[in-house]
Amino acid sequence: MAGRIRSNDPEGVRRRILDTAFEAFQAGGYHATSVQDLLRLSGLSGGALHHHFPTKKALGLAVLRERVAPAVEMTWIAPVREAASAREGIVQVLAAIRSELDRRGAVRGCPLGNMASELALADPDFRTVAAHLFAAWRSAIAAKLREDDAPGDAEALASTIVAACSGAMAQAKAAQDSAALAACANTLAQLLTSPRHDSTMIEPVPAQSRKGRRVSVSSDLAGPVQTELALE
Amino acid sequence: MAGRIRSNDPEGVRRRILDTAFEAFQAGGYHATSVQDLLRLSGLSGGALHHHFPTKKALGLAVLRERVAPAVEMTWIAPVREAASAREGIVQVLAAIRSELDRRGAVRGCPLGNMASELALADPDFRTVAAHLFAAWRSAIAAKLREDDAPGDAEALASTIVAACSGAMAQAKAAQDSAALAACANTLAQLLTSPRHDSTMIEPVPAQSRKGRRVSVSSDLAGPVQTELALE
DNA sequence: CCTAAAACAGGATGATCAACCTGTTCACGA
DNA sequence: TCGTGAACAGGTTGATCATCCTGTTTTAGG
Repeated sequence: MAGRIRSNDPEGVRRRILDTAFEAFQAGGYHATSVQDLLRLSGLSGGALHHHFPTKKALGLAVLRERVAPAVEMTWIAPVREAASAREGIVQVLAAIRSELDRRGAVRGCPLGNMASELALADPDFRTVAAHLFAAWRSAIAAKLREDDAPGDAEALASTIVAACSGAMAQAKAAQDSAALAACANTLAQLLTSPRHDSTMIEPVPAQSRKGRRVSVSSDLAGPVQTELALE
Repeated sequence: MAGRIRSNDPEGVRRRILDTAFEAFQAGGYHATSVQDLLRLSGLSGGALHHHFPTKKALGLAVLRERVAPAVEMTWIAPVREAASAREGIVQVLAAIRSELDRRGAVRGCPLGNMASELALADPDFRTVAAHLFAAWRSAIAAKLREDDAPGDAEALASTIVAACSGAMAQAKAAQDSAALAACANTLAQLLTSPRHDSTMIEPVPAQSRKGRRVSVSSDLAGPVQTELALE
């Protein structure tokens, strides 16, 4: 009567669920993804999912805590902490994200921004976790700004930098074009160029021509926009 | 067998549907709001809704075009256009939004950002409309920046400003605190204070207290507002 | 006044949803 | 080796979903 091979690998199964859910939530959103979608995509059974995560909400919170949070840590916090300056770190991270997006061919937005936007008002638990993740992101940049002896309020500046980056990703997602990220990187680099410490002005835009300009992005809208996830 | 009073007011019914849907989509999101929720909230019948909007997607697109677009026009484009400068306009709009949020007691985020984030990847039609709305918002600020003879690339700067404002609203939504908006306003004001053209420094960090700045956006809202944006 | 079309009302429908439940298989300690 | 509980498999459940259908009222045109 054995219908399916049982690996009996709790950690592996749990990891597969979280990976599949993180991917699907980014691609189509939390509410647009059904648990049956996750079963289909992961190849697991309903019992397995229900064993590890009794409710969809528990799964969503786990995705936030165990996938989105590490993504923020790995993409933003660690690189900024280890960069020479806040300016350097931010520019490098944005460049990395941009190349990653161009390589992928589709822009899916900021993982934290996507889930926070959809779920913050829906449930206080989601909202609290999202608020903490935003705060951690902000704090990492603020700490680096203080380390740089940047003028002004580090917290307020960090808050605006986080806002600009997540907002740029939202714009890039809507336009399916990474130009907004390039603009954000250039503007922030200019903003963070302290005149008294560093006299090197960054160029406004690398390949600029006033009228009909187009930020140089290797692959524009040509690539396949849709992922393999069929979520109409 | 007349069960319900029929007003037979097509425009009014259509308006009520759109208003209810706009409100519900902001409060809970598109997918989290069922059509039965809308019927309950509006007090209308399923037949009425189906007559005006055959599908939920059609309703969602209409909300974007006929409610979100005018909101962007009224909240951002017109005030910025009529302000003394881009800097003045942006600071005033952010102050107006902040006082509106504080008065309301809850932060629901950027109407465009919310719907765009949830629906951009779900459907190309939604994505296209959202992209156009972002572009219109961006263009209005860029035009004002050029009018001010601001240094640098006006389009890139406008893109970052839009990103910062929508991102600040997303953060404020997650934190249920308008501090991110205040930080955004101060940082942008400083960014837009050109040292070579204008030596007035913005006050360092009055995050919660503001001086006697006018919040006269409401008078702008009352004026003649073009409700149709160029959509495709 | 008559007719046709628009503008609704009020369910009906099949699909899909999240949650759960019973049964089976495994790991592991005694 | 036996027992116990974790780790699944696979199907079921009642609710809810978006959509559509039939019937009735109203408006508009001739």
